[in-house]
Amino acid sequence: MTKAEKTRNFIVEKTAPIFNMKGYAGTSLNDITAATGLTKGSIYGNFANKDEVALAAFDYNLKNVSSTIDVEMNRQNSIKDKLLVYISIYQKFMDGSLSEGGCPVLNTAIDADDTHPELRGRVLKAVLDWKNKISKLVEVGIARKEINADQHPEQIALTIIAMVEGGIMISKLTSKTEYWNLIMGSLKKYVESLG
Amino acid sequence: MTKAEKTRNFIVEKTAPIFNMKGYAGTSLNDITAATGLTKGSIYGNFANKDEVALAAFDYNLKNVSSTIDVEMNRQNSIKDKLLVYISIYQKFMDGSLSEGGCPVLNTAIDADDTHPELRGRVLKAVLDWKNKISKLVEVGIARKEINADQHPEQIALTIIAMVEGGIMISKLTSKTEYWNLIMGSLKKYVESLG
DNA sequence: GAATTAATATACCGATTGGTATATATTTGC
DNA sequence: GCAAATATATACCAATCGGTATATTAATTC
Repeated sequence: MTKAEKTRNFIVEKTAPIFNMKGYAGTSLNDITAATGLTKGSIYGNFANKDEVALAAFDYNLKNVSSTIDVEMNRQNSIKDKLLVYISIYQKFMDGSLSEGGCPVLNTAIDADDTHPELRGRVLKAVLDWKNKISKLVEVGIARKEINADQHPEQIALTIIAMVEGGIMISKLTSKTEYWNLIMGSLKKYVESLG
Repeated sequence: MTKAEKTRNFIVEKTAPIFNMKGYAGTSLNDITAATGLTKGSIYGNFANKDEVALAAFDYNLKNVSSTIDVEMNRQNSIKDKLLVYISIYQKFMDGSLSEGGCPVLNTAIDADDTHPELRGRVLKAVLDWKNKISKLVEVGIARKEINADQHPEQIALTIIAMVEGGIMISKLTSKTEYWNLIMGSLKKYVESLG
């Protein structure tokens, strides 16, 4: 890994939480230089513009979250348990093992939706990938007879994502872990009702 | 209504969709003057600063949505039907009868969460009010024996809000009405399972 | 309709925005 | 260890940011 690649990674690591918290418009180049200790010249030596930093920061935040989920999912055997790993992510958003500012998918979706087509494209792909991943998991569950055959995989996927993201919004805003637990209680019941 | 009050309302009406789409940091005073056709002097003659416009815009957007919901709820007789009126709001976000840019509660929660304490305070109150409203509705449902007595009103309220807001995020991002319908299908099943 | 008050426009402010050309360090390959 | 190439810092740019003092216009009140 060359020096520039290291610096590039360093910039992304340091700015990713800022973009996640403040959003694209809310994050200034001054924020970026302050967080990294580097100068503008150095930032623009490694990135063409602010957009490139924001896109790289989103990719970094997304990978962080999804790889954490993957690890947890691989620990589970039953499909239902795999579908319930999201319950444990809230704690990880709090203890700092995941990027500050909550779920980057939710944050970026709301932030870029009507303002930043390129960023919107990335988060759109992230949501569709997420949906497809859960759908296939459900299909495996049906094949294994863990889930009833009359269930609609895509519907289940979308419902889980909605509950998780909605739950993150509510519990982050209110700072109430209890609210997260209640919503995840409903999710658990829902998943258990699948077969 | 004095001239200034009219102008104030006019500014709020014209800027509310912009704040809802672009967020606080993403909306500039230039956006405000462009949308209203007024000058900076006129804006600042009616508002102390940008914050005041943003707060008034949120209040306006919130009232718009919640009064629309209220109207629809009053048309329903059973508690379960009242809990299901949210299903019809997506269409209203699309046809322009509600402020552009999606749900102001969700948008402002994500936008102001880590950046704007005052705005965050308003949307926090909005979510708690919403939760309490649904909770009380569920309590009435239990009293009327429309909903089972072993149900947890607060949990039901939070679950409904999470599904609605998560559903809005997904369907707005993907521009897929079908996704909304699938998620709301799950919500319907959930509400019907309550008793 | 004139005088007073209220509302809007003009012209400006310093600070900050994203971005760049160029100079200076620092790596890297030989 | 010396050159060439790469990477970072400095100093600057025009444009825009949120905000204000003052002038002008429009609405009230008598």
